[in-house]
Amino acid sequence: MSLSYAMLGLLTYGPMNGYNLKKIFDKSISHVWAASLSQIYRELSTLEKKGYVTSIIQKQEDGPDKRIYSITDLGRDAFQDWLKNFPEQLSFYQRDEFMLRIFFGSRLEKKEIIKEFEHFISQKLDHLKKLNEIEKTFNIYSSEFTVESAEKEELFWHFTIKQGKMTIEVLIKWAEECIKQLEEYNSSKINLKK
Amino acid sequence: MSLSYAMLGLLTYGPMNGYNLKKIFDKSISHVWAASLSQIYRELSTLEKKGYVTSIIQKQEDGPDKRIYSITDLGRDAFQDWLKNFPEQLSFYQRDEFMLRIFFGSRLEKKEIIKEFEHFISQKLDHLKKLNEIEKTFNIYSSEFTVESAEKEELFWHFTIKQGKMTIEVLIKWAEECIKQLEEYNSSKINLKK
DNA sequence: AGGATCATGTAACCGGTTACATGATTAC
DNA sequence: GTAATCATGTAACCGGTTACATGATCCT
Repeated sequence: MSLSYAMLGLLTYGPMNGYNLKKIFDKSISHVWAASLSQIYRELSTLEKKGYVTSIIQKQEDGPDKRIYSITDLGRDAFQDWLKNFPEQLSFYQRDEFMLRIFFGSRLEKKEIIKEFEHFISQKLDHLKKLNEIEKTFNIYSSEFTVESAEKEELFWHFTIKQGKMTIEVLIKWAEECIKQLEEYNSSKINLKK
Repeated sequence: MSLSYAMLGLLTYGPMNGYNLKKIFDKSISHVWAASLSQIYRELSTLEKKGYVTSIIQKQEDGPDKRIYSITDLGRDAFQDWLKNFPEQLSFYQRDEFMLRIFFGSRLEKKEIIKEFEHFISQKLDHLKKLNEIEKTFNIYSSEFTVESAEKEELFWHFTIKQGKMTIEVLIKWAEECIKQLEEYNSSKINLKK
């Protein structure tokens, strides 16, 4: 599944321990594929069983020992295979709690629904800020990893950020239009509440 | 969780059997919260254990018997409670296989990535068609259910469809911009492939 | 004759979430 | 002193997916 390929993909930049992998995840890929620490540790051990990664213990005088994982040739091949083979049907997950609430929005009073839309907008604005923060660190990471073609790499990273920004912006626009329509609807009707 | 509230919400329109509930799901709410038949049957029995629904067997001369579920007052209260209490943090799920592929897009040749973007666009266009089909059936359903305030109900249903359409449209626009940028990038560089 | 639709479920699996457990070092 | 960070895991749970099982009727 996709988590393993996300991890293998990051490990192509260089060997890493689980804890560090999680940090890289959060700063690069989490807006596209999120992962928790426990998930990462579990997945690393299954990847090792499959022979896609190997690990060595690195002792440290200051702080606890690290288990450093490196991607193997087999892992590299598996990653490249996944990347080459575009799925006939992209798995997309239509499960959105907020939209479900809106579907049943007529059961709430107008004031309350508008408040929900406003909450929605503020959460989307928060999300936008997070995306901007991720974007700022991109240039740092591409230099840290000393990627061969950092420029090209960054182009694609920016594509994913752009996608996030554009969808958030359109969702905010949508919510604002909904609020406007609700207000118009109310003024044209004498009584909305049943 | 949300599935149970989606089901309770639909059962407020009237008693239904599992099979029929699934059909209503697909024609109304699936773009917002999808569910499979086995999930629905499982969830119906847990809702019954909780006392949120009751069931009776309806015998039929033609075809198999039906187990008709009705929402109880307890179920109605649970649904209304869920609707009233807006979650502090909306659970949203950032896991998108396509975007993960794009994140690692530099590892593919330009031609292949552009093909992926084009596949993406065609899948989004298919999705748009499905949304339009769902929208068409809305007026049929609101009359079938003899909803008290069908007009208001439909307003919110259209909000959810609008959201789907707007996000799909912006994603297509995004993909087209990405393709354009990739082509421009190539013409400004002598050699893209490493 | 064969596929779609109606109808109800069970079981196994898989992956994401949450809680638990431990313990050192560093920064305020 | 205490909160944050570094560091590695395990276990239980929860919900979504897939496969399996059964059988009638309806339409082509």
